[in-house]
Amino acid sequence: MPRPTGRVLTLLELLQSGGTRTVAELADRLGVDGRTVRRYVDQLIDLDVPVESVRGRYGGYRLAPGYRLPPLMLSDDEALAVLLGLIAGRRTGLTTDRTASETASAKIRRVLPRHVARRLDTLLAALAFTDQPGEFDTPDAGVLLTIADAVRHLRPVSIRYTDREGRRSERTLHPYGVVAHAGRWYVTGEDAQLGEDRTFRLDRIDDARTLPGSFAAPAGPDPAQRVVSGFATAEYRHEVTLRIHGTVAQIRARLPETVASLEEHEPATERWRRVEVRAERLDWVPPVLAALDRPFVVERPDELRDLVVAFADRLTSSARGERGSAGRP
Amino acid sequence: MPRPTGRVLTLLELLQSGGTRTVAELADRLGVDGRTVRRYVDQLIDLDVPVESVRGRYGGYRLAPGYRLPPLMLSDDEALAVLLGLIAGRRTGLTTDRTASETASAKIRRVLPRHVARRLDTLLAALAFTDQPGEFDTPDAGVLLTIADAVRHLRPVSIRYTDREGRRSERTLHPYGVVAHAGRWYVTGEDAQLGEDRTFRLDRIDDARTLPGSFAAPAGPDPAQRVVSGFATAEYRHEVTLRIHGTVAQIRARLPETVASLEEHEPATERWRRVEVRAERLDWVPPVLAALDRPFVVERPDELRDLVVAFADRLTSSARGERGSAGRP
DNA sequence: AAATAGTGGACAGAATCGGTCCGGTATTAG
DNA sequence: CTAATACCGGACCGATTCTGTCCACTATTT
Repeated sequence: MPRPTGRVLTLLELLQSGGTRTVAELADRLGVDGRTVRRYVDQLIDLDVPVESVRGRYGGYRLAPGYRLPPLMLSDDEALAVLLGLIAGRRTGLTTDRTASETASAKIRRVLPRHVARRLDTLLAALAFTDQPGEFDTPDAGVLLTIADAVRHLRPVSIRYTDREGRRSERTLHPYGVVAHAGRWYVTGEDAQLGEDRTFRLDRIDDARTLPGSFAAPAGPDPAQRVVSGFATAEYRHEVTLRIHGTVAQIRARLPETVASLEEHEPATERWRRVEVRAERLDWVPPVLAALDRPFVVERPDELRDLVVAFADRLTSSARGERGSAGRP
Repeated sequence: MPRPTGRVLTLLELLQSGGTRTVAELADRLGVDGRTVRRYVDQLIDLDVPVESVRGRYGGYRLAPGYRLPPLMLSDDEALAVLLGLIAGRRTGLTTDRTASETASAKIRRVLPRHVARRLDTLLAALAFTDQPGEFDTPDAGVLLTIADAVRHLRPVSIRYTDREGRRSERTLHPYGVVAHAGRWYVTGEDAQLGEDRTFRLDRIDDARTLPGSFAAPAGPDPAQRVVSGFATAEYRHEVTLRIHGTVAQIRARLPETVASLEEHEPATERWRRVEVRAERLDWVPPVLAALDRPFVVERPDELRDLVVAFADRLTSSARGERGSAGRP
């Protein structure tokens, strides 16, 4: 029998896992009097948890949309579904805010009970995305969370950093933003000691902790993006240019932001759009194009045209039951 | 200046959003003494929140994996990413437990602040999944959550049900399981008054509430599945039989449980597997098969072979730049 | 009209809370 | 090896909060 704090939290959990519940039932489950349950409800409301009451017969308490999100109590299975979903979202490009997806993932992963973590690992191992483009290494959860939090609340952080030559240093940073680029995560911001903008690779940061106080929001349009734009002229083996007929959503479903850039004018109408893809390898492109199931034109490279034709031939052979030529190269 | 409950929750939030934090910092943020912070930490530990301490210089408190999942405090953006992820997971078939995915989604949706809900709706509307197979209607959040919770904890529920003829009735049910089938959600269980197994459509249940007490777990292998197997001989237009070479995960990535049944022996090895798909239409099958990028054989129907060949021809034409024949039918 | 359910004030004893003080232990830098 | 940094947790005690009880009131549904 926990303290009041615990009981209030248990009440929240009960409300979250069901529809409408009567005071009597809640009181029974919590082992307190009905009057106390009502007092707990008042407390939850004070905490901005949107508890709604329904009076009269078939009445009770239930949760409703509110002003801010209350703490969520998920079961193991639900947490697993959420993590898999976040991965799926990143892979399909449905996710619009990569950082939010990563931080959410990190928050859950960090407290995931071991037996659930094991299930997750098994599933992921079995997946073995050998043929998916643009899978990113996830950075250290603690560092990412601390810095993402600092960015949001404009708080300075102290980081321990190891540079390319293996030199360790401790710096105070005013972080502007966190960006994923080419499979790596970076934080950009002002080095408070040097007084100039710098970019650090997250995987080179051993430890990060927020410092008291806060800094002024940087002026100008999205400095994080500005700093990272230095990467824009990256070195990829293949530069693919396509024209695809469809809506932005249709195209993004298979070619997420991390791999393709796309004209996004009139996103909801079907029209021809120029799509540019940078890739180390081309072999994953034909199946993705096929899955799109939209009319397309390969502008370059010619090599890709041949790959698509070869891929289509394999499909035809399979369909005709010519098993000998059905295997992959 | 909230009550202790609120402060404990704030502490949890602080721990969840960052790496290691010292007592001093936490005390400062919470506006209480350091000793009190330590007492709060004790409380969190009592609540099964796995707070870990690191002693010595650079020490502090942080979260660690524990035995059960603590309440999660997500930001708006993170909640949005999670919901989109859950949808993506369902669409791609990465999700293994559909019910968990739905209940997680319902839990979040129900408390989602309106301004976030609006963002979500906008995104979803823009998506307009015209060409995806097997999109399910989501049932009423309250009813689904209540019943899923009752299934897990073996609690009887009282439901208000409207049957096919529009007759309303109130029943006491011992729910065995929740199943999604052919675009609808069902709960199966024993009707406590009648003493026999019944299946109810979730969308026909107006209200559900858990009753005190609990019932004995039903004997025998997965009664939910057994009852639903009555649906097995459903009336679909096309029965597709394929053989696909690959691991279960590879195949499930494009052919989720909701559309295909699959031999799951030796799931992690690449081998030929029989895959059965039931569908109203066949036109979505070729792109899905192509996206799989695995060797396959179409056993039946012959019509599908022709469709795949036609699809491959379209691909080839596109690749060769013959725009005239590149359009969809 | 009856039954079901939430609302909220008042009261008093019990329990909790939170600040202060303090001697202890673990870890790391130098 | 030592100093500095942090966590650890017992003891004490006044102030505050919590909880159960009792009760009259309102809203809904059948």
